Amino acid sequence: MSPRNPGQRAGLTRVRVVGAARDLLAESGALEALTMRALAARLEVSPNALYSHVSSKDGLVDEILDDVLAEVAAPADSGAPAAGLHALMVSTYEVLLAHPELVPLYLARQGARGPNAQRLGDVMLELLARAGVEGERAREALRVLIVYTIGFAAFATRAPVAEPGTTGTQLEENFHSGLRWLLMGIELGARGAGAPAPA
Amino acid sequence: MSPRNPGQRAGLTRVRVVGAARDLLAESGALEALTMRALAARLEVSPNALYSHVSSKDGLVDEILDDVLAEVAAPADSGAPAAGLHALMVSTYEVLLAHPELVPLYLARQGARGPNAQRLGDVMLELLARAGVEGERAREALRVLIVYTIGFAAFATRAPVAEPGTTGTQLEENFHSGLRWLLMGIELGARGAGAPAPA
DNA sequence: ACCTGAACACCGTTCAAGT
DNA sequence: ACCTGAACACCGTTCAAGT
Repeated sequence: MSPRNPGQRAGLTRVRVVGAARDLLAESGALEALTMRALAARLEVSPNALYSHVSSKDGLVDEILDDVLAEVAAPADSGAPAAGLHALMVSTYEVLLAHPELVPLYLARQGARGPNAQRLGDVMLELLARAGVEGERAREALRVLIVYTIGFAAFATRAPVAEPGTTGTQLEENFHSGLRWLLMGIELGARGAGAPAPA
Repeated sequence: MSPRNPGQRAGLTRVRVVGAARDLLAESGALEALTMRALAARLEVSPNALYSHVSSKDGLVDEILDDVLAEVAAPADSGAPAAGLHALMVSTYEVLLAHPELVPLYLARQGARGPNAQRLGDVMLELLARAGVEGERAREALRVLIVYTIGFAAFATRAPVAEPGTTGTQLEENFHSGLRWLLMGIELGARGAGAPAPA
């Protein structure tokens, strides 16, 4: 029945397990498809063998989510900070769109919290500081930009049948203009006295 | 063992089932707590009895999510449209915060799609039209505002231990200022020539 | 029409045992 | 240390049967 007897090894490693999990998600496109048992079947091991390399399913998913953020391109240090922030969020948005099957997981976990997520946050804070936004207002702007980007990626990766008139490029224009609106407001807030007046 | 024999009725109705499901979510605060079997136990029926009143678990959740949106207060027709939009999004935000256990479900399903959600969308489009934003740009603004509001509610309802320095009122200020930034950009875009220039 | 009993086809995870 | 076999404690849902 089984290709191995108890005691024989299957050559599993942590990276092989995580990689197979990513493949499983990418091929099926549905997060329900990522089950420990399906992952074990793909690797031709018994389900409990995975727990020798991964602490739990949640730990596995956390690692996948943070890994993907390594693909986000940090902007050059030279340009204008607002342009850098715009480029950074666009790159994040594009990375999320390139992994549409992961977006619901980012939503459910509300972002990643690993080393790559930390690094991106630091870059954003540097850019904000150069734009004159620091302290509490910088942390505000950081959250607003992250929430906006993940939220928009969620909309963009939703089954397009929901709103038939909306194409992908329209949504991308949409993302850009909303982002410009936000950055304009953030910069105006930095130049003026605190936040803009209520409407 | 069971309080009833086959053929005896338990007095279940659709509204009783949906109400018990909402209670279960509100009391536990965790979406994993909403299982058909736990719901059946709370109602003192066998799990499959629920399927006489509800098509599936997904259908049940959809109904809960749209029901909650009935609590959102539509602004008075008299005031300025930007103020009306601001008030409408704040009311939505507050309703979401009042039901923190539902926010992950709105995220997972990316909003509701029932009659109440439809009604709110129509109100927003009317306000945008009065602000001079129509057609494709109005649909853009609608999506941006919805995404921003649900996304922010997700951040606000996250376990506060994640960022220890952030209090609830700080986050609310945060939501307001980001919303002002957005509305300012939307209005400027309506007055000027299309979207603001890229950063 | 509304409910129960029993079952089907799944989950994540743990425990003991083998090398 | 790494794997299997077996099991535990769950899921959502369906099917047949009872009144």
